[in-house]
Amino acid sequence: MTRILCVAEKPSIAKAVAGHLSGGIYQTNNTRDTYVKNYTFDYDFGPPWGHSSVTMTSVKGHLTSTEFPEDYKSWEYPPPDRLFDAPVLTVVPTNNKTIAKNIEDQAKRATGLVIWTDCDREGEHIGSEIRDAAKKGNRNILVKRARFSNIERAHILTAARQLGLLDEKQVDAVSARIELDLRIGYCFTRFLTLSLRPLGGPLSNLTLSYGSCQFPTLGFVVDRYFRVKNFVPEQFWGIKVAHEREGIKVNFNWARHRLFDRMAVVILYERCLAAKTAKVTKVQEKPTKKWKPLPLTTVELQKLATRFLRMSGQQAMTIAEKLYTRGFISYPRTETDRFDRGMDLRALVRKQTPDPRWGTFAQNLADGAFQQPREGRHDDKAHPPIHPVAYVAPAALGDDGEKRIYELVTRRFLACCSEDAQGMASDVEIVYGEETFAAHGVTVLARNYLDVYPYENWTGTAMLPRFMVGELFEPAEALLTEGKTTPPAYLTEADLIALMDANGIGTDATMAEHIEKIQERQYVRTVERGGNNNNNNNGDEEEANAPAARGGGRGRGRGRGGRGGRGGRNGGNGNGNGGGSGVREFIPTSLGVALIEGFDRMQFETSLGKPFLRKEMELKMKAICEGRTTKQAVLSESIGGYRQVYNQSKAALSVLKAACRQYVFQNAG
DNA sequence: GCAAGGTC
Repeated sequence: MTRILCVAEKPSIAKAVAGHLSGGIYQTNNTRDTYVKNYTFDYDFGPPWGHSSVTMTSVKGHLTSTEFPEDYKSWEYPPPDRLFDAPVLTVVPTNNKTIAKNIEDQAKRATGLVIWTDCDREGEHIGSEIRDAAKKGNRNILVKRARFSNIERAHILTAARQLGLLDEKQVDAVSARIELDLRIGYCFTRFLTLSLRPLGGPLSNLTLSYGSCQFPTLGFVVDRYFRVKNFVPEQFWGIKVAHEREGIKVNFNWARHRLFDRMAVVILYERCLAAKTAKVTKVQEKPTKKWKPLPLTTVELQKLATRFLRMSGQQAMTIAEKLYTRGFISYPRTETDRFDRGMDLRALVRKQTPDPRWGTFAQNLADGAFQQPREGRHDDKAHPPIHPVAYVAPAALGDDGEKRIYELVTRRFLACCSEDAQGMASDVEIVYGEETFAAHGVTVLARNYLDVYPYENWTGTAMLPRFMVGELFEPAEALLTEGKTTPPAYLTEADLIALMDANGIGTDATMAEHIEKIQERQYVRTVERGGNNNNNNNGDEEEANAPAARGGGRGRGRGRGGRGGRGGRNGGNGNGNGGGSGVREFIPTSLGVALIEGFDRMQFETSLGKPFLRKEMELKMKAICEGRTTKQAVLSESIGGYRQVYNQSKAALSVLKAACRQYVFQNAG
């Protein structure tokens, strides 16, 4: 019988695929690695291999790592920029040796190798690492690639019958990224550390690292810091009209919102008063709804956890991974916000019926209220949205964090399978003088998903009393108001994650690590929001303070409906985080400011603190994948560019040093 | 002592 070796990206996938291909009948053998197992069974791949004896095993992510040779290990010599053209070695690190050996040994007895890594670029590269390990054992092994985007049985069986080849272009794109990150990261880290250490003080024993993700992340924090610091409040004026009827006080909002010219507002206001009566021009009542949330991605999980559960993104991920390995929730690293049509979501809902907190809600869904979740536009083709896969009673979960993450995942899932909240909106528009004003009210008719999802609410609204089109009335109150714009708030972790996401900095699996890294490097620190009264902006929003952000950021007053991504502090009632905000905000240290400012002042057309370099790398990888350029071209072009930046930095080092003196040693004269 | 990306 033909022998075939199958290798997946992680142990859980090997087990799942073995289960499907074998129909559940396989042998399990331990390897010398604690987590990696070999599963053996028979399977008919169809021609050319036909009925085969299969061994299914896995790696644990990347099998190899890239490093510089021994004679480049010293920081003293050769100088950092030699790392731009030093050789790089691809080696199997010690902890992966037994895994590589397992593949090599298994390959010796096999005719074919089938690679079952995730269907993304990194997965393709991991596939190439597996291939190389297998070829070490058997030069002639035939290499095939299975492409699958979820681990549903039918989908896996189809994939096994439609084997393709590794996409060498994707492999090249990733190896270009690996090499560039290594060269540039090591080179600039040594350069920064060695050149700023002589300034002494706190710099004499810190590691000043540069990385293509950590620096842009720091850049976001510094950017917001300066927006707050340099904020100049502006006075504005407005007109507020209110009227009472049927015992309800109705506030009419000025269509112009506000103006920054006092005289203009005074004139318009006086025309209102001169008119005496206001005329109702529009009355509308129509059904409205608040949409249920999208299926849960990693980025959203982290944003929610940092907002409502008082934990960092990193903590949330560690806990989610634990819940995943214990079999309670699905794979927690996913960009996908749509469920595959084939998934039996009702069955997953039914598993939640025993719970005292949301069991009744789940039962109601199971009894017929179930609705197919909304479908977002993201699909990483590797993993479904995060969802509970088994029911766990709270007592079976270890610490408080595990309980709350499991609860979050489950409530979100049930909310997705529920119905949008329904309400009735009423709108009344009046003309007063020559100005238009509008009142808006909503009555919530059916809370639906909100009953199981305390992280969102639909409040602050009420039904309006009856008005008739054409009727005239004298407003009970007409005031000229004044106020001033308030500075933006410092970034929360949720804001930072949203910015990284929008700018392509890091991946779902690594964003939280980069945020940790810039704290560990003492580039930024966090403080509890509300520590001082500075940023207490009640009501008055300022314009344009959310660079490239989407969804997150601070609430813009009137935003209703739409996505469930309300802003920071005032969205969090009704769940465990009690009274105090508990939300931490990110503030750069003087060192962090000095580094970003220093690079900006050295005036490169390509400042290392800006996010577009990472974006550029992303575009180049895409170009390699699409055959518009090659790995070699990208490498030489990028290395050339960074070499220039290096030379400029070296020439303008005094500018960077001056920034450090200014910020880090500001008190030392 | 240095990166970012996988995964446990």
